[in-house]
Amino acid sequence: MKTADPELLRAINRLNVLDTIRRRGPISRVEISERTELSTTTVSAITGSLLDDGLILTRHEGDIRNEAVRGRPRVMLEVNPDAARVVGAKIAASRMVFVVTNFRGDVLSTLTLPIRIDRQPIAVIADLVEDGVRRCVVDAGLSLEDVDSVCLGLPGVIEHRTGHIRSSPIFREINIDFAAEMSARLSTPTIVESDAHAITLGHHWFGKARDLQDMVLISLEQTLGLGVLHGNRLFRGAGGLSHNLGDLVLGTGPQGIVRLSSQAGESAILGEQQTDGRFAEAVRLGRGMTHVQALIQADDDRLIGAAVRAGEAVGLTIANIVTLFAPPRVILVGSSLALGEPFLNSLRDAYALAIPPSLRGVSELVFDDSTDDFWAQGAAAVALYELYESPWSTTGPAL
Amino acid sequence: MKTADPELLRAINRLNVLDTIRRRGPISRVEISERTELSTTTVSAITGSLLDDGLILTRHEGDIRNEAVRGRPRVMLEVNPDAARVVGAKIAASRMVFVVTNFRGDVLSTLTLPIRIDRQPIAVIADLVEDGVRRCVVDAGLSLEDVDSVCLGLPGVIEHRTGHIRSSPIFREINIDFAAEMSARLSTPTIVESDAHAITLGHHWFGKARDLQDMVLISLEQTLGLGVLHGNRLFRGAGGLSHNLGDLVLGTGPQGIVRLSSQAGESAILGEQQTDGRFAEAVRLGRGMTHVQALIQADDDRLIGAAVRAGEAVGLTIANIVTLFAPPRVILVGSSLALGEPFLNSLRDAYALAIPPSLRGVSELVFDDSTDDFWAQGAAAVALYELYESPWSTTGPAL
DNA sequence: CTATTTAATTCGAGGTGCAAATTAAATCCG
DNA sequence: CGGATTTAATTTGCACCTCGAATTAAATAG
Repeated sequence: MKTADPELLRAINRLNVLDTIRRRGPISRVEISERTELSTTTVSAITGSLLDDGLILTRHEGDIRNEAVRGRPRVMLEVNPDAARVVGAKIAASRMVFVVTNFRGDVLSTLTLPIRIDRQPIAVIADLVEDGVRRCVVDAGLSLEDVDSVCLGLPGVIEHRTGHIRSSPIFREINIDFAAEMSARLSTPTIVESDAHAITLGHHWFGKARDLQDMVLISLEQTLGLGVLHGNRLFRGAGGLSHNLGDLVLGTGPQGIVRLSSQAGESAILGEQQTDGRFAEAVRLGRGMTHVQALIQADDDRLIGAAVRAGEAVGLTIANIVTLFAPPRVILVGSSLALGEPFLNSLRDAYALAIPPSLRGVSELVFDDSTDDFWAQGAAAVALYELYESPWSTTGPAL
Repeated sequence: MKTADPELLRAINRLNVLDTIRRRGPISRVEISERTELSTTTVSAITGSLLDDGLILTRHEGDIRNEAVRGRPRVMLEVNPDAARVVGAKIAASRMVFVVTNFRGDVLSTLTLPIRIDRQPIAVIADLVEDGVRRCVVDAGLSLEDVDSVCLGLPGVIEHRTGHIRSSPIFREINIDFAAEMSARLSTPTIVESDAHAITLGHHWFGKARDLQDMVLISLEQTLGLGVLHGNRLFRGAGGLSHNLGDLVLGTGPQGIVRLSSQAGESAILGEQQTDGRFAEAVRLGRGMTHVQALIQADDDRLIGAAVRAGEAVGLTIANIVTLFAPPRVILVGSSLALGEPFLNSLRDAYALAIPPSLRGVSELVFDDSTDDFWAQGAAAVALYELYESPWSTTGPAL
């Protein structure tokens, strides 16, 4: 257990203040004091240091209160967008998406590389990622030296603390210290994180869970991932592992163990159509899901069946997750949502059937069809969060 | 988010020191300083205040180091057993077990009431519990005024923070504020907690998880419960709910949703034999499981079948839980362990089959056949934990 | 009986948050 | 137009926390 000293206090309260400034847009010191329950004295001290460090800015307008109030006007504070820049990336089997954002999380540039990196040697993947980061940074009119941190979100089981990849569908190798590898190549601190965790934090920062302290996110992509937000923090299992939902067992069938991935994984659904040449080509290019969408709308029975089965499996799984975590909201994201109504309806039905009566109504299901950019932005949020937490100033006296 | 002030610091470090004294038995200040990474100055201050409050004692012997060391001898510190007394209880459908413990968690007296309270009106149950607490306290040679806190562990979904019972197999009513009811009756602060959580904390305090910061416990009783220890703290889901594993869905069968409780719940197994009169009587008295044990050893095929099915279902579920939490250890407790080899073997086999390869070996399964006393002792640990956390002294200066 | 060694406490410095007093910057109104 | 009023933000003074260095306490070695 980490020992508690006065500086820890400051760190906690500082993060708290900075986060409320970020969340509540331009906000005055008095209001920060009310929200955080810190005294105005302390808020003044902290905001003063944040101003000194250039992390926030003052603005002498924008007070929304009833116009023409008496008294000294409030000075509004907001995050300084230019205090830092980070790169966030989503690395998937068939594409990589990069974004550069400022300190506020605003996207400065994006870059999508529709490349299949599936099972390439690690050196090749690292080359491509490095290239993507560099190009996206240049697109933003910046140089790598201007970038404070990079976060790569990728599917699989990732040990956040060390940056080790325990298993991932896009790597042949196992137990790779990808974070170290990329940090060296980019000569910039690089974080490796599960893509599901990244988008979970993204939703908490500027998505569909901004208002919540607890929630669960389920990502339905090539890999089925889980992100749990608990008390405003990512729940990273014991040892900082991420969760791989696809490994969950749904039951036993005639062929033995039935795992979720075999019912609802991208390949399980797409596999239904491997015979079709044009289709196989689309899959190879990572367009499988959009292609499937078209086929489903054309009433392809086999595919609709697969979608329904997948929806049922996911619905049951969500019910189980809700049974365990009882979150107020469950957010579903990922390419499989493109399967459309057959999938979503059977998912909803299965969920409604499987959720225990005592928990009926505690969790709301939210479907989120954000683009890949948002995933990358979530990765950026992971990088930003660590910057927000890190001590900036020399911790010296306020002068 | 709670605002951080200097007193919070003290509270954290104080708890930290007190806990290492409790865990590491008689221990010197220097050693505490090493373990907690607090300076000897701070340790001295804190232990001084703990001594003033009478929570710990000094002992001028017991230094295990190489005999005949030079220098001033270390003064050993240990928890003062008599600093407080608490009552812990396990309330089950067919019996209630009470223990009175001292501040160290040592059992001073126990009381078992083999009463079936299943579905009695709340007033009746409250009467019985009150009676049991009072009698057990008297047995310990104490009076209720000597008791600082009571914790009742019972099956079901309990909201720890408020003491509300959301659902429990032993209550007809729902959403009861049982904690308030019992606090009033006993005029002693009373905590209501899920029995699974209680024994989880018990194992962390003085059981099979003393050495771990993270672990998962699965309780197989009338109700199937879950306890998750995460970073030395009980993980209480969003909103402080406890987990009801029995509601987990295993899959869909011909009759629709198949829940774990229908495969592995006590009644699911015992139900196999409801026709037998003597057996039904045993079940009614809460001796079902021991009776079953005898029958299984006599090669009762129907029951062995039920045990095997239950073991499979539990094994799969554990694999899923491990997939989600990846704890270093899983502890299994509860009356169903009495089913013996047919159950345990099929459980182990199913687990081995269902655990994803990437997680093979991360979790060790531990079977714990502690008596009901230990459950009650776990409830006492919950009560003690809150006492340990609470500010004792007037928080004033050290004088 | 003194030197040495190790444990524990005391002392002073530096950090932190808070309440009360003070200063700053606007509006109100005679 | 200028003092009274009102509200925001900072300054001041104090209590608390932790820590390193110096000091005191309590044993052994010789």
